[in-house]
Amino acid sequence: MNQAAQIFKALSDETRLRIMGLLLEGELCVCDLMAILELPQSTVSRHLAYLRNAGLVSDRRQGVWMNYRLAAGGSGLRAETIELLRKNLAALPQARTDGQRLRRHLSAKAQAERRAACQGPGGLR
Amino acid sequence: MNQAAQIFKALSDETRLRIMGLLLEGELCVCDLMAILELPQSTVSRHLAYLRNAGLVSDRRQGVWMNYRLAAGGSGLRAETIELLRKNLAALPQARTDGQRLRRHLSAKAQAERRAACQGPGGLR
DNA sequence: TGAATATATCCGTCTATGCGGATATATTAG
DNA sequence: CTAATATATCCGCATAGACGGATATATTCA
Repeated sequence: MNQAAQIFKALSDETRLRIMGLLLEGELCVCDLMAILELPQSTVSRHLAYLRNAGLVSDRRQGVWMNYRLAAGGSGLRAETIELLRKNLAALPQARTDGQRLRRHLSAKAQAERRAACQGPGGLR
Repeated sequence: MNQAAQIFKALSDETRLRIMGLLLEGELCVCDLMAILELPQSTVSRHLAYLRNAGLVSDRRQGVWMNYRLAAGGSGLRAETIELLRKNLAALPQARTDGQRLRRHLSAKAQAERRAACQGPGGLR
């Protein structure tokens, strides 16, 4: 019961709900979330740690980046709660706005990477 | 999103989860919950008020008693969250124990009422 | 009206937690 | 090794909320 309370406590903060809403769309690193949510890095990291402790997200280091994603399936309250979010979160205005910002951010990022790739390592200059 | 956070915040406390678990089995008054949970009346009332503000329970006065029950169906996050609890709470040890205490309490109460009815108003003496 | 009962709210106290700047750590490139 | 970058954690401050005894309110009965 205590663990159940911990799961809900992790979801009882608007910022963490926004993060969950974004992670529903896929894996993201801390700096993506900072950019989309326009929040300081310490705030984003702290909320992610909270979600990780509750078992709702898992992290995966990839070089300098730390990628976060929703905790994998399984069963029980935790998994069903994530499904609940998947069904219900997208309808909320805040989640829609965040989703738009997410897509804009990701495409800008992809374009920047493409530019960098064209110039190549060392670059044209 | 804020409202969603409020729903989860209401469920983020172990005592309130225990109350929700008991109300899943039916309507109860404050004094029933006090007896089953062995908590002071002010604590029980406070938690019930919190759940009511989150829209998770509704109250209904019946004479001196205030009966609480789970908020009626409807749709959306709130209703689906209650369904989530219905599916997952009963499996938890604490909820089982509380359920046993609930049944014991209700049958003792029914028996006391029967006794009172036999003696009738005014009583045998 | 007055007593009894059930409930709601008030109060002071204590802990949990949100915030964001500052600092520490980890990884990569040179 | 050093610099740069991304992230985690620390810190002090402020607020939310849990607790339970005390008090206020509402209802019923005589």
